[in-house]
Amino acid sequence: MLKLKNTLTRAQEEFNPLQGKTVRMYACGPTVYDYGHIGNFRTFVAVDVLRRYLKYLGYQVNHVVNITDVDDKIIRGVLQSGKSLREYTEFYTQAFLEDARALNIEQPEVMPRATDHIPEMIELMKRLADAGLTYKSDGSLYYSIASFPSYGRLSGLKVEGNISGARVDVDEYEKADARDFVLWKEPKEEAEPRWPSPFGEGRPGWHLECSAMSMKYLGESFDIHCGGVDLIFPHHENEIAQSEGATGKPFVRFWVHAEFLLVEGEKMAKSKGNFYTVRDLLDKGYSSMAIRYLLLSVPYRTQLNFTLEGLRSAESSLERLRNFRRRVTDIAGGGPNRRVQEFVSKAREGFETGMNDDLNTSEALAAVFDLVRDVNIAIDSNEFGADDRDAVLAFLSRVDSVLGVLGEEAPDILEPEIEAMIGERNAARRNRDFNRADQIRQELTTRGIILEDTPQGTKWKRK
RNA sequence: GGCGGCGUAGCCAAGUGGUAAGGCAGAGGUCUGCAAAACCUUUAUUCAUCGGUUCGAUUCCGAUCGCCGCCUCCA
Repeated sequence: MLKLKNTLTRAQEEFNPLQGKTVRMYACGPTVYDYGHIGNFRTFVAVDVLRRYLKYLGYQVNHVVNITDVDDKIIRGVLQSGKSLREYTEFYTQAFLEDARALNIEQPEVMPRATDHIPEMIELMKRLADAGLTYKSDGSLYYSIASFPSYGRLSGLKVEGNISGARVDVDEYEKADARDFVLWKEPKEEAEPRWPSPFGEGRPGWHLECSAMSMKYLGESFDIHCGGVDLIFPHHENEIAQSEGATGKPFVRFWVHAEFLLVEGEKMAKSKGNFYTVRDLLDKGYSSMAIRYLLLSVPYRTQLNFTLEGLRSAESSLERLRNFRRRVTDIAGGGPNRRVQEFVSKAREGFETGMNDDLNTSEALAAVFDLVRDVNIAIDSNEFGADDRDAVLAFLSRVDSVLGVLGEEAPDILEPEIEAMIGERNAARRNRDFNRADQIRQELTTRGIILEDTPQGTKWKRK
């Protein structure tokens, strides 16, 4: 039984969808003004693991991730670049999708763009205005928090006492209450993008987008809303105020927030030189699967310390798992071994116990590595047959449907020339001409082919 | 100033009121012509520090130190 920690209640609760076997989940997506960094993708990978594990458990998932394609940073970029809004945001949207694909993040069912949903946002504002929750000031439309008593429940923040010492913009004179936030912004400059509305020409506030789009695709109440911890306040707090203010219904059952990622123990910052995008790391030669592995190897509610050393160690861990899968795949004959079947059951249980505990991926991975050790021992002592192989491979494949780090074992055909070299080397070895054999092996290594001599013959893999 | 989280071996980290998972790296060994892969053994009498509660605390409570986040846009 899956339990998830719920930010709203601060407790770990049993998860059940509101309706049948379909989970309706929403995750705040990227604001497409720049390339995403690994901190962003820590959250997206965490959400992806949640999504995949829900499917593993047999749920259908209806998962919505928005693309925020209008906001202050985007407008600045648009004005500077001279491109159209769509042209500018499309570039970074595609970059985001490429990075997500590289990290083996599954495509959500719906990826709505904010600017394609202006009518829904206007509709939502009308409902809020009709309910008396809004006011106009300075040409913009604001939400009046004083009319929404439960404001602050998600974040636990109160207005009193938290102003002094905090970096709060004291110049926001146009707001009636410091907590009020803008729903619809009046353009400041001629060139700014704008849409007509009953509240004047303008553009939507960030919070409004997520309320409008999530409810459009998932209904007025749905199961899970995800995001990074930094979105708890004010973004998610404001979403609740908007949605519940308009519908009078509970907005979201489970609020799931991924913790921050640190780099070398510090906050990631361009000035510190520890700022990484996914493509930075790929350019440095790290593998995308190792990045994913590292990001998901720590439970999502724990701060993750990202280091290049950690990334290399993730590569090694993954290599171990891949070597293991290859070794098991190559097992040809032999009868089943009851003990191996028990190992698999134990591993499945451990994996699921970990995952059910608020997606404790560390614990889940430990169960997988225990299996690796147990099975290796069984193979070493010749107590492993074809049936065991199938059971282990089926388990690995099921685990990887959630983790998504092993990838497919694609059938790989060796070039005839290389095959000939391996043959020549084996002949040399038979003749105990080890100099020649080592020379060939070295040559193949240079070409990215790694050889391993085993009792079953010489095996090869690509580097 | 208000609110919250964290501090476990060289590194990444799980975890529990009853005596420390897993991964990486290191050391020794087995296997191998040598490697590789794999396996075995080994690496925290100790879980930031100091007190308290308890038969017993890393786990609960308090204090101290350090780090991080939110209170403004932010994954």
